[in-house]
Formats: sequence, structure tokens, C-alpha cells
Amino acid sequence: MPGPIQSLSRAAAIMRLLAGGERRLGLSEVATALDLAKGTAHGILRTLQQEGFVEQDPESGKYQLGAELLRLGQSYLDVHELRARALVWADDLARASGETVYLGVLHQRGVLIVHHVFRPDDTRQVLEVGSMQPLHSTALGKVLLAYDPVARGELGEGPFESYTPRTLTEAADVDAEAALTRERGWADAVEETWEGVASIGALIQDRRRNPVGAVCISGAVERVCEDGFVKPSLVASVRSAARAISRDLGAGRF
Amino acid sequence: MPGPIQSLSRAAAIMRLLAGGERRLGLSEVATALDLAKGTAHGILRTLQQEGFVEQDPESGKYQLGAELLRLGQSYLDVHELRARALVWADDLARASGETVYLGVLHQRGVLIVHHVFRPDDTRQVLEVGSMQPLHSTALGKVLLAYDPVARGELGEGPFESYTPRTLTEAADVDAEAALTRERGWADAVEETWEGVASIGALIQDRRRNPVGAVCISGAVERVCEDGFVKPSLVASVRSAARAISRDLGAGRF
DNA sequence: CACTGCGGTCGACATTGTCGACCGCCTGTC
DNA sequence: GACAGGCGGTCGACAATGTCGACCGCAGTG
Repeated sequence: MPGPIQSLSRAAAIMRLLAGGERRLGLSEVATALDLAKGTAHGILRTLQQEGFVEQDPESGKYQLGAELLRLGQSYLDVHELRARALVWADDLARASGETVYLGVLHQRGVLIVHHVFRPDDTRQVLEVGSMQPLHSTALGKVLLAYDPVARGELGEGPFESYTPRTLTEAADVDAEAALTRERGWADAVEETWEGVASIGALIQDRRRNPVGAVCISGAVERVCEDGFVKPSLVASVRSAARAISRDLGAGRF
Repeated sequence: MPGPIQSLSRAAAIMRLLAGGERRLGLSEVATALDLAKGTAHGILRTLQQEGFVEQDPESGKYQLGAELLRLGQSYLDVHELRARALVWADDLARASGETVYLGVLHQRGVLIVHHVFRPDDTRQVLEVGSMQPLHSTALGKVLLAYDPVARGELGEGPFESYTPRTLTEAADVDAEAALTRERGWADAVEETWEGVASIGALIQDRRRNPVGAVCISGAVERVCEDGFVKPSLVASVRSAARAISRDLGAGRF
């Protein structure tokens, strides 16, 4: 198997670097961070700029991600079959549960949100499509870990990052949680990534029964939980939506 | 000035091809469409796949855009200064006008929507962030054409595409409309791109008075227009929002 | 069974991408 | 004001790579 094309891999690394914390970087910073010669980094940045994937601030000379990524990202969503088939079911789930609904797929070492239905109320909400969630501490992530061996491989060994006092950080605990998820067919995450937030997620499969994603509801602990546990009626709603989406993707009757 | 890096330009062309009409293409289709050798196309696709920019359906062998584009597209939005500063003003404009609000920037030969506030009602709406609008027939596009010479250059010579009977298709008419926009400081588009839809847009400038984008409201003709013209109160609201956003970007008092 | 076209691999080699050396400009320091 | 340092950027030699024609196995069709 031949290796990757070096300049493409380097370009991808530059774009990922620009997507990271600092977000605007100079030529020399990019070259140093990726251990490239300045002429090399410049050649790649110049071409990425010509193609719209990178922009350069004319005043500071700093580089940042470009608009073509947004456009192609939207095109990715347009053609995403799972998302297309889930749209209506996700709306229904938001209405039935009164909570925010997320649709996520495994991407690199986390869960990529590909669809987001706002909670049907008047509160201000921020669209999460395109953002990543951790695998070990979210309902979506736990579902993918339970059913997708690739996800488990991506997670690696612990200890994992602790976001709240309730986050599971040991691999053994995360694996036990995955076994529980498989046993009962759904996952929950109560204040494990964000304080005050609880979620319930379930698996989506394609017509070959391969895991292709997960759907979840997410909301305030006070609404999602009762007597210390997530509400069974919400669990039922999430699982029902997951089954409906799976059927639309061609998975047979369960 | 040296040319672009060939393999990067080719990779960009492949991704744009996959973003086009058909959206899922086989190796040979990609090679033929871009006049590349199959080995060349395969090498590029293999690397794009490894980096997450392209995915291959294991059953059909077809290639499509990958999830990393969505993630980087979202990162582009996160760092987009114009959008960050416009968020609150856009929300205010949606509330004040009762209509959908779009924020757009010039990108290649059109307007890229970088922010979208839903009309504050219960109707089902589709998020347009990441989509492109034409330059010659939308309020956002007309504003950019009026103030941004780069936009005018990207538009080229007519005749332009006619979307409705009211679309301006001759370059002279579009230029006259741009002059009118400069004269009165705002643009409108009444059923020029979509039947039954009217929009009002105004320019956003940065601290050096460079045009950096435009904001508009968009809604049903029956609500946006009165006696055959767009409502003056809505024009005032859009212009006010545009000035506020420009000030936040450092443009001085007008 | 033969044919066609698919995705994919391989290796020779021509072309390109790489990178060290150098440039002008800007900023900070003395 | 002079100087040093570091910036973005260019240039051209050349080593390394990306290109592509030839070929492969497989699946679908007649």
C-alpha cells in the first residue's frame, strides 16, 4: 500500500493547526509548529489561499481558515444520507421530548455533530453542527463506543480527561459502561461532560446493521432525570427515534 | 510569482467536483471529469480519505465529501470576526423586523452565508449557513457589487442567469442597480431570486472602511413590501444593524 | 464464455515540491 | 538615528516525489 501524498498531508496538517486553539498564525509559526521549511509552508499556504481554504489578513499577515471550508462542509451535510433520513425523526423527537436533539457520527477521536434540533422553546441556543464531543463522557460517545469497535480503538487507553467530578476516566469503567449500554440498548450521561446537563442516546444502524451514528436528547438534569435516574419515557422516545431512523436507512425490523 | 502546488489544486478540484450536483462519484468518473490519470486521481483520493476530507462507500466504491470538512468549516465560523461581532446585532434585527436575517461575505463568484437567524416564529426553516447566493439577484449580492470592486470583477459580463421574470440579467442594469444602491445606502431584491420573497440589505465595513460583508432581512413579499415598495421601517432597521456591526468592527462614526 | 469497465496497484521517470540562502520591511531596543 | 532581530516572501538547484501507462482481479452484461 503506497503512502499518502506528502503535500496533501502537509496541507491537511496546516488546516488542522489553523483550526486549533490560536486560529490565526503567521507563516513562521506554521512552519515551526509543523517542522517545515518556511518556503515549503509558504508554497502550501499560497495554494490553499488561491483555492479559498485559507485566508490571509492583509494587515497582520496572519493566516486563518478560509470560506471554502464552510461551503464544502455544508455540501458534506447536504449529501449525508444518515442526516437526510434523520431530519424528520429528529424534529419529532425534539417535540415529543421537549429537549435538544443531536445526531452524531464517529470522526477521528470524537463524535462529530451532524444535526442539531433546538429545544422547542424561546431560550437562546447555539448551533452545534460541526462541533466535536468526547467519546467517553457523552451519551452519543458512549453509544458509539458500545457498538463500534473503531470508536473503541480511537479512544485508546485511559486515563481520559475529567470534565466534571462524575466523568469516568478509567478505561475499565468506560468499558463496563459500554457493556451496560449494549445490555440495555441505550446510554446516558448525567453531568459527565457539562455540569447540570443530562443526555440519553441510542444507536443508529444501516441496512447491514453496521453502526453509523447515534441520536440523543440533551437537557437540564432537573428535566431529564427523576429520582436520580433518567426518565424512562425519554429513554423510550430516544430509542424509538433511533429505530425509526435505522429503518429508514434500511435496517430490518428489530 | 510562482504557480500553485499542482497536487493541492487538483485535490481542491476533486472536492469541488464532489460538492457539485452528483455528490457521489466513482474513481473513473472523477478522473474523467478532471482529465486526470486514474492512478493520479486515486492517489489524491486515497490521501484525502486518510485525512478525512473524503469518504468512500464500501459497497458501491463511490467517493463523497468527508466529515473533516464540516469540522473545519465550523472552525472557520468560530474564528470569523465579522460573524462573531454580528451575532447579537443579527438577533436584534430578527426580533425587531420579525424576519429572517442573513449575514454574507463575498466568496468566489457569489455570496457565502456565514450567519443565519431564523425568523422568530414557529415555521419550519432550513439553516442556510454555508450556502451560496447569487451576486446579481439578491440584496446581499447587490450590496457587495455596489461597494466591492472585487465582487464586480467576479461577476463578469452578462447576461446573467434569470431566476424569475424580475431578475436583472444585463450587466448595464446590474451596474445601474449598484449605482442606486450606493446612492441610497441599501439594496433590495423583490422576487428576483425566489418568487414571493423580498429582501433588504446593507453594507458592513471594517475599521479601514473596507467592505467586508453585508447583512439583510428576507421574508414574504406581503410582509416586507407595502404599496409596491419595501417598507421604510425595515430599511431603517437593516441600515441601523449594518452600522452597529461596522462600528463593532472598528469603523468610525458615519 | 467473452467482453467491458470498474477500482486499484506498480514502477519508471519526468516533473515538481522542497528547502537553504537571501531579500526588503517593520518593530523594538539602545 | 542606528542597529539587530524576526517577519513574510522569493529564488533556483536538485533530490524526492507525484504522475501516469500498463496491467491486475472482479463484477456485471449479453
